Amino acid sequence: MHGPSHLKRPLSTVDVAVFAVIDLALHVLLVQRPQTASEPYPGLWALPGGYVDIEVDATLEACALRKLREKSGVRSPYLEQVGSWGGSKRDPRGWTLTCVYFALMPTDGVGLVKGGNADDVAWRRIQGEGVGEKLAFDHSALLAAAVQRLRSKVEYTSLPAFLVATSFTLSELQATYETILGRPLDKSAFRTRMLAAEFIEPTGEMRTGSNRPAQIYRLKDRSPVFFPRTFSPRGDV
Amino acid sequence: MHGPSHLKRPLSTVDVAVFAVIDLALHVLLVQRPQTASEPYPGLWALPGGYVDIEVDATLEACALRKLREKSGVRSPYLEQVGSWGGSKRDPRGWTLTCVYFALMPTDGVGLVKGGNADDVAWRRIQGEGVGEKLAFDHSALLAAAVQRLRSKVEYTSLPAFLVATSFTLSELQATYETILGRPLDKSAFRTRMLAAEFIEPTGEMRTGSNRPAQIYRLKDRSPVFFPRTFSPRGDV
DNA sequence: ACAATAGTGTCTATTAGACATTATCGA
DNA sequence: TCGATAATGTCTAATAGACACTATTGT
Repeated sequence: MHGPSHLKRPLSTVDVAVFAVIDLALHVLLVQRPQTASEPYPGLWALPGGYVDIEVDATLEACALRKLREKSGVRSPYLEQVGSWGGSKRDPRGWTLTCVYFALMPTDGVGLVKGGNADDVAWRRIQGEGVGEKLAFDHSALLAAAVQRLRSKVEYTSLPAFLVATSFTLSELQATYETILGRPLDKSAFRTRMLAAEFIEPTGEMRTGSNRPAQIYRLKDRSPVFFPRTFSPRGDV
Repeated sequence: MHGPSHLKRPLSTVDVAVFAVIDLALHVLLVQRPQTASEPYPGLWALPGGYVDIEVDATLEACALRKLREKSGVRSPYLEQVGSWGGSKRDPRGWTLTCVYFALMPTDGVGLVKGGNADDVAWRRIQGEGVGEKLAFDHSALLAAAVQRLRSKVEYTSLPAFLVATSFTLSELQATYETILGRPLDKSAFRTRMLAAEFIEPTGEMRTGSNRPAQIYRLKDRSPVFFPRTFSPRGDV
């Protein structure tokens, strides 16, 4: 095999789908492409991301974290690689290779997003597997893949625990599951499963209101837990 | 954001972990690096792979299929992206970005591997998460990730159906599951689960021997099936 | 007292695993 | 008839879902 010197290298980028639950609905963070006509897809919305900078980024994940920091000022959310897409037709400027990550932001961190008021960064509500609007490049497909991955993992992992506030009640956690899955879950079975998985612990604090106070929980670990079964209504199996 | 013209592009490669079950043991296809001292890791074994050629490869997956074809002559096995690794420390020649795929070869296709007798291509038995030997670059880590992905998916998918021969009995399929999982499974529960998933169909042929003949099955689809639960001995849940 | 939500208990259909039993071939 | 493996049947423990019920707050 020859060395690579005679090969043209593809452009390498990293894109991140940042998810958050806002007003009981799943949202994704988008950025607007510059209106400059010389840039591809002027004015269209896209996933935040950009070129890998080999002088700056020690690893791919470090690059994803940098993109995330530059666009959202987020510290250390849950980050997971979704996959990579490469081809000649993805970008008018040539053959590109894109690594897609998704990130989960706790609800109480949404307000911290840098430029959240700027008109080129916005939270958009997820409808189906997209945002109901064509995105730049093939970002509609990338976003759909990220949404699919998230939805499917919510069936059998504790991922939604990274989308609620950093401390939360079981009812709030259940509402987050229901928001993403788009169907109601049985309270009793839900609580049994969550507590059996032992990934949360009571803080001792209670959430008060005009009803019985609820125990407030926090995450035990930074890594998600896998349940032995998926959620499923009785007739489904 | 500026254009990428001022950025040096990382080298982009694709590596493939080709798995096959040979003599009731999981094996992976490796290639030996040239002995040339000017090449990195001379003489060490590595996953088959190489640079993305943007003149030749329409997409990333097409590139993986090309690498597979060049090294093993395989037609259309099961192919799945494992993930991507990028960083400055992976290759002495600089910052590289590697997309890793794994492929599953049916047992009766193992003999078709090109250069299977050549001394620079070999099937190596998987021990633990590797081959019991240091590989070139960070390929030990990439292989470990591929093995982990395979093992974990075998718990709840029909992937082993792509590792048996293209037609097979339920006992042969069960033996393949047991080989990869490294533990015995109950015959009755296994058969119930396989038939309920409806991804195989009887050919009508029977496998004869000095015992009761066994129904021979074939795959219905090219895509794997997901089971609603993992295999688990009773006390595990 | 009442509304509202938190949290628990009970019942049952389903099912996976353990294991026994029957079936069908060659020798 | 026997050995070997295929294929199926039976029993049981575990559990998820459905749903009712109790608990505890504010108003």
